[in-house]
Amino acid sequence: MVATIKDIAKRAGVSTATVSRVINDIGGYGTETRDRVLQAAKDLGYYKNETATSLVTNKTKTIGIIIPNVSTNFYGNIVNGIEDVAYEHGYSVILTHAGIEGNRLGDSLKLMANRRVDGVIIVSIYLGKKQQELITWLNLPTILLSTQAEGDTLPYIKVDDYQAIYQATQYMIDHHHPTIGLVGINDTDKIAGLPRLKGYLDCLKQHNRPIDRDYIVFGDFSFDAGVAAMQQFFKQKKIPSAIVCASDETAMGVKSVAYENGLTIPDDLSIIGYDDTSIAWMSSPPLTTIGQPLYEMGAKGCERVIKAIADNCEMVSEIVPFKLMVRKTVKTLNDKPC
Amino acid sequence: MVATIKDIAKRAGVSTATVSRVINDIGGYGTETRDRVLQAAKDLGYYKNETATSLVTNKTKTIGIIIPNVSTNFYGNIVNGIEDVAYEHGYSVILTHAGIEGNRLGDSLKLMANRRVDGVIIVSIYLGKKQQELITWLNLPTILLSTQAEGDTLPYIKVDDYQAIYQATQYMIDHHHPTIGLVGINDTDKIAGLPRLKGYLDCLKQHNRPIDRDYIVFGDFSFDAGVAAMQQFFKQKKIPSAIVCASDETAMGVKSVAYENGLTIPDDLSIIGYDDTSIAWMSSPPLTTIGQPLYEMGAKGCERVIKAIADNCEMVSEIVPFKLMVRKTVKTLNDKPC
DNA sequence: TTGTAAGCGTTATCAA
DNA sequence: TTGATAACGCTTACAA
Repeated sequence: MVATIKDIAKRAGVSTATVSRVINDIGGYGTETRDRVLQAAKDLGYYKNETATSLVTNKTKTIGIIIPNVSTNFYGNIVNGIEDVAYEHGYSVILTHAGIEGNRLGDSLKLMANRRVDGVIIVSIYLGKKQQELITWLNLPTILLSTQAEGDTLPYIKVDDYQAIYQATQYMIDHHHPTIGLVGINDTDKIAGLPRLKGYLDCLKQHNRPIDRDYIVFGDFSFDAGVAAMQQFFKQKKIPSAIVCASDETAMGVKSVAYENGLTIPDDLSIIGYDDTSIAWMSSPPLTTIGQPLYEMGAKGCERVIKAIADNCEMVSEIVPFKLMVRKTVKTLNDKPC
Repeated sequence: MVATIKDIAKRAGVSTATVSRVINDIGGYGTETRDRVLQAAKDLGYYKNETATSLVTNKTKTIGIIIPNVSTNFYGNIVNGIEDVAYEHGYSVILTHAGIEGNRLGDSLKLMANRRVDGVIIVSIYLGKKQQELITWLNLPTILLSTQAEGDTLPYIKVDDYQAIYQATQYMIDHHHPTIGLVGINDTDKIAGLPRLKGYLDCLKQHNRPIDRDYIVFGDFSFDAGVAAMQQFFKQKKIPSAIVCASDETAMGVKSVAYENGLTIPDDLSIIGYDDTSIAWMSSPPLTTIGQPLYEMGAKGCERVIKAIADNCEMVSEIVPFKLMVRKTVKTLNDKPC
C-alpha cells in the first residue's frame, strides 16, 4: 500500500494539515517540523496522490491534446512543443486521437470533460457548429492549432494558408515556370483547402496566367494524393513544369512517381511542399517547402492555454508567419528558350 | 458549475447511490427509476468526474507513455498503436517525454506515480539498475517497447536486433557487395547498439569477410550520424559499396551526402535502413529497410499492460519478428566484374 | 429495489 | 505555528 499524508502525519507526530502545508511548501510551520515531515515522507517513499488533490482543488493540472488519427511527423513536432511547455509549468498532457477527419471528436471531448482537464488543444480538426457548442458548453479553455472553427468563434494559432500558397505559386512564377500545378488540396476543407486554392488561383490571375483545370488535382494532403495526381498528369500527357503541393507528403508522392517515370527533380519538374516536416530536409534533393513553425505553434498554444487557465482570461488568435524554406527542388527556368 | 450525482439525485428524486448505480449500469433498479435518472442526467448535461471515481476505486483507467525527447515518426506509430487499444478498452493515455537519452526519466516516472496511472509503457529508453528499482518500488505494471532493462528484469517487446542486422548484412553479401559498411550505431548502447554491431560482425566472419574498421562509423541513430559517416567515408576516400544503417533517418543522411557528391542510389551505393518508418517508403528511390512492426508493438504492449492490470498478472516478454522490406536501394552486383 | 453513510487522499477554513 | 474538521464527487457495504 502506498503511503498517504495520514501515515506521514502519524510518523512525524503532526496533523495532516501540517503535512499538507509542508508538502506544498505553503509556509506557516517551524523548520524543525518541516524537517520531521520531510524525513517521514522520504522514509515512507511518499508520492502525492494528484487525483485527490484534483478533487478538492478542482484543477487537474492536465491539458488535453486532440489530434486526428494519422501518423505524420507533422503532429510529432506540435506535440513536442506542447509537452515541453506543459512540463515546464508542471502540467501533464493527455493525448487522444479524434479518428479519421475527427469523427471521434465527440468522444475525445467527452473524455476530456470526464477527466476534468484544465484546458484543451485541438490540432488540425475543423470544428462545425455542433462541436463548437459542445466545447462552449464544456467551458474549457480551448485553443485550435493549425485549424479554425466555423464562424471563427474559437481562438486559434495558424499560418495564413492563402498567403503561403500564394507565395509558393509566386515563387514558381519568379522562376519562370510556364505551367504550375496544384496538387493534394481538399477542396471541401474550408480551412486548409479553400484558402490555399484561392491563393493559387489569385496569384495566377494576378500575373495574367491562364487557369488550367488539368493542372489542379484535389486530394487529402497525403502521399497517395501526390501519387494519384502525378499519375493523372502522366495519363493526360500534360505535366506542369512546376507543382505546388498540399503537404510535404504529397510532394513526396509526386516525386515518387516522377522518379519512377524517369523524371529528375528539379531538372524535369519543380516541386514545393508544405509543412517543413523532417522528411522535407531529409529527402534528396531536399525539398523546398512552406515552413510552418510546428514546434513553436505547439509551445505557444500550450502557453496560451496555461495562461488562460491561470488568469481566467480569453485567448487571442494569432496568425504565425510561415517561411518559404528554399532548398533544392525548384529550378530556375530561362525566361525564353534560346 | 458542473452537475454532480447529487444534483441528479435531487432532480430525479432518488439517492446518489441509485444514481451511481444507473450511471455505471450496475443493475438493481427499476426501469422507470433508471429512465428518470438518465433523463435528469441528460437535462443537467452531466459529465462524470473520473478523478472522483479514481479516488475511491483506486484505479485511474489511465496508462502512461514515456518516450525519449525526439520527434521521429518512429514514435508516432508506436503511440498510435497504444492509443488505439487504450481507447478500445476505455483507457486514457498520458504522455511524457523523458528528455534526451531519457535523462528526465525519473521525473516522468514520478509524474506517473503522482497521477496514479494504472500501468506504464516505456519506449526506447534503456533502464539502468537505479531506474529499475524505482519502477519496482512504484509497483506499476510496466512494459518496455523496443528496449530492455539491464539484467532483463522487466518485460519487453522488441525485435531481435542482432538477427535483424545479421540478415541485413547477409542480404548485402547475397547481392555480391564486396565491401559493407555499418553506420550510425551507438556502441555504448547495450540494447540497440552492441547486438547490432555483433550481428554485423558475426555475419561478416561467417562469410570469411575481413573486418575493416574504416567501414564502421558509430553514431546516434540520427540523420546527422548518417551525414557524418558518409562524409568520413569520402574524406578517407574509401567508400563501401553497401551500407547497413542504424535507422531510416541515418540512411537518409548517408543518401543525402551521397547525392550531393553525385553518387546515385542504388547504382553507386546500396543502403539498407532500419525501422520502416514512413520516410522509408516515401523517399525516392524507396528505401530497403528492416521493418519493425511499430504500430503492432504499441498495440500489443498496451494490450499486455491492460491485461496485467485486470488480471494482476505478470507480463511476458516477446521478440517480435522483423521483416526485411525489400525496396529499391540495394543493387545486385555481378559476381565478378567481366 | 432503494437509501444511508462511511470513506477514498487531499485541501482549506476556522479556531486554538 | 499548529490541529480539527468539513468538504471535493464518487462508490460501496450494509440496512431497509
